[in-house]
Amino acid sequence: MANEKVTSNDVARLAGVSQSAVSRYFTPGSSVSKKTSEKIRVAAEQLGYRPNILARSLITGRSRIIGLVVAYLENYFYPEVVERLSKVLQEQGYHVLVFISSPASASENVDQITQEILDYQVDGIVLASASMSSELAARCHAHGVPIVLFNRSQDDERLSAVTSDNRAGGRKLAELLLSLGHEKFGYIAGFEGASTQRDREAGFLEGLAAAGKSLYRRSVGNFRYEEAQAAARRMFGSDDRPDAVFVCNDHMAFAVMDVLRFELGLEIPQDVSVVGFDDVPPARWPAYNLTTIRQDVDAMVAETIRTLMRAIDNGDDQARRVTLDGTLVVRGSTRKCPATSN
Amino acid sequence: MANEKVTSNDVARLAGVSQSAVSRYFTPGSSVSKKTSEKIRVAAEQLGYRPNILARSLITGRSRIIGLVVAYLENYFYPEVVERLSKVLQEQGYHVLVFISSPASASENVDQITQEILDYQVDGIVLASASMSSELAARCHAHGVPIVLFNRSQDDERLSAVTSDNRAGGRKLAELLLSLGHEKFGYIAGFEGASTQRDREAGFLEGLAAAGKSLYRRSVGNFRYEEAQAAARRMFGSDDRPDAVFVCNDHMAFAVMDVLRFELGLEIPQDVSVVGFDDVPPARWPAYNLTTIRQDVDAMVAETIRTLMRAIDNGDDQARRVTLDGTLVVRGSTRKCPATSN
DNA sequence: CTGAAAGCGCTAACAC
DNA sequence: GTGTTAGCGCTTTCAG
Repeated sequence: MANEKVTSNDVARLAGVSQSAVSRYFTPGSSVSKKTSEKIRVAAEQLGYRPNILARSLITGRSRIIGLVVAYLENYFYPEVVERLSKVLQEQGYHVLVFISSPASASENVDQITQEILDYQVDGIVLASASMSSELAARCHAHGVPIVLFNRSQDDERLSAVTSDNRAGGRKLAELLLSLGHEKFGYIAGFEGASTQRDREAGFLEGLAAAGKSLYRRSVGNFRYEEAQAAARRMFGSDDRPDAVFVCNDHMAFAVMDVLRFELGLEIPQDVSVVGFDDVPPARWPAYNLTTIRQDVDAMVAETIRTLMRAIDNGDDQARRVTLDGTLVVRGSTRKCPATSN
Repeated sequence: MANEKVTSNDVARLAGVSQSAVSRYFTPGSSVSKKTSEKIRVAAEQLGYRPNILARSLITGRSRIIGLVVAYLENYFYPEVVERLSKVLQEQGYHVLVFISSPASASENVDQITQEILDYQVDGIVLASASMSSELAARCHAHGVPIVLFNRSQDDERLSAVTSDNRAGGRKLAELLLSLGHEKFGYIAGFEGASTQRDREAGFLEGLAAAGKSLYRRSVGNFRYEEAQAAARRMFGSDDRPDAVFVCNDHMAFAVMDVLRFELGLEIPQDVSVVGFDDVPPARWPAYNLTTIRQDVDAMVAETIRTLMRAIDNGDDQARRVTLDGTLVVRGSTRKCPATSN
């Protein structure tokens, strides 16, 4: 087997034309006569020829590869992102090269990984996990490789970022819980270094403060299922517990609900209202039926790609910071109406 | 900005050595003197030089890219696969280029996608969804690109495949349900074209047959949450219902459990025992606590990579079909003991 | 519209 | 060890 590589030269020879004619035939904008086209088409088909993208990239300087850095595929928000992002890019002739960054070794790891990505001459980078050092961001910039932060932002204003309005989301959740007549509020935090964690909490506190309330209990779950379970045990283990809890994302909220119901024998929402953030698929499964803020993955992906393409096609150098609205989705994990009539 | 490309030539010039010396310095096996190395190291660092993998690929014929075709990221078995596969390959200096194939347009789509993959000069392909046409398989073979089918097999014996022993798994589940004293067995099928569906069902029926039993009800869920819900409604809507059901994968089993409990008011396992297949993370969450067959993702990934590397490094041409054992994991969705004493 | 020629950034013989 | 010389498969001037 292995007829191995068929090159444009082979096709040219068979078609009786020059190699550059073949190249033109496979280059969208180029002009080739009908006659030549036909000869090339036939020869190419016969040989099963397809242009070598890598060789093309070498000369055009465009690889049509987008690097994606992601860490927590166990949080079901991200599989959706990978799927949508790949799919939409695919339709535009791009493809996604995946890089998994261990959540453990934070930014050092990301820097190394980003370096590897750069080695592949990617046309752009989407950072869906962790943050990167400023030096590396600068280097990407120097290489002319646009970066967009997905679902996280960073202080560095020169980096493009697409996020939901996490702060507004946190506030909406506070307002909902307040309107339901809750009094003692718990908050289970994600990884403290994450902007999503910071903003969601800030919004929540802000919302409470506006009603003259504040947090009753706080615990950290670091975005992990097991740690969130532990946090829930600490927070709800004694009788003196919150009557409502905002868990920083749905993934952890499931863990919290499981502990409340199956370990502590509490009823949701009768004993405790639980709210999350993201609206991943299990949130609408009856077993959880979780009130949450929906992040519009499709819109976020669309904005990410728009940002990327603007930079790639027009060399648009400016950072673009897009914040999308999140929708409050009220389900059964929160009380139906205020305890005291409204 | 944009100092753009720094080439090995630039480094060579700055270091006062030849360009090939620089190339050697960055090629693991090559020999460069300490002195030269040092000069190159300094110059490269100063310029921020890194070898262009694409240019290297052009000449070595190795891209260090593995194409991964996947469709159902909503089935949480696959995110685990993407993560593990990417991670382990990454450690070996390879990276994963993702291709999403719409589950809708089956094999035609896969063929087109595989063609695109080939254009990237990948060193290997992992097909974690759908099957491919024999012609295309032949073409990959011709190009010397190894393919491995992940979690599915195909009649074509020339294709490598890594699967769990789905048949044995189905049988184990039948035996468990029989040992628990169940009498009326339901089966909710996945997509009928899938080998996993076929083998799991065959094993289950085989296990029932060995005890002189057969299926009481059967319905199709096509591996989708919503369709599985509908299947459950059909199967359990009337009083004349099974007392145990095997759902072809965990993802659908969650849908079935949700319908049984929250729509039909049935108790699991008192009224019905439910078993699934895969052991995805939510299966062990207390809300589901699902008895299932664990597919060992790590082992499957390891075998996949072994198969790939054997073909890439040694040009090993032979198909390798690996079948791994699945472990029965008994949890709370099945009765604790037989109704009639054992 | 077409072919000849140059060269993208790199590796791999080949002599020295 | 090290530099020189050819290309890898392709796009892109440049003449014609």
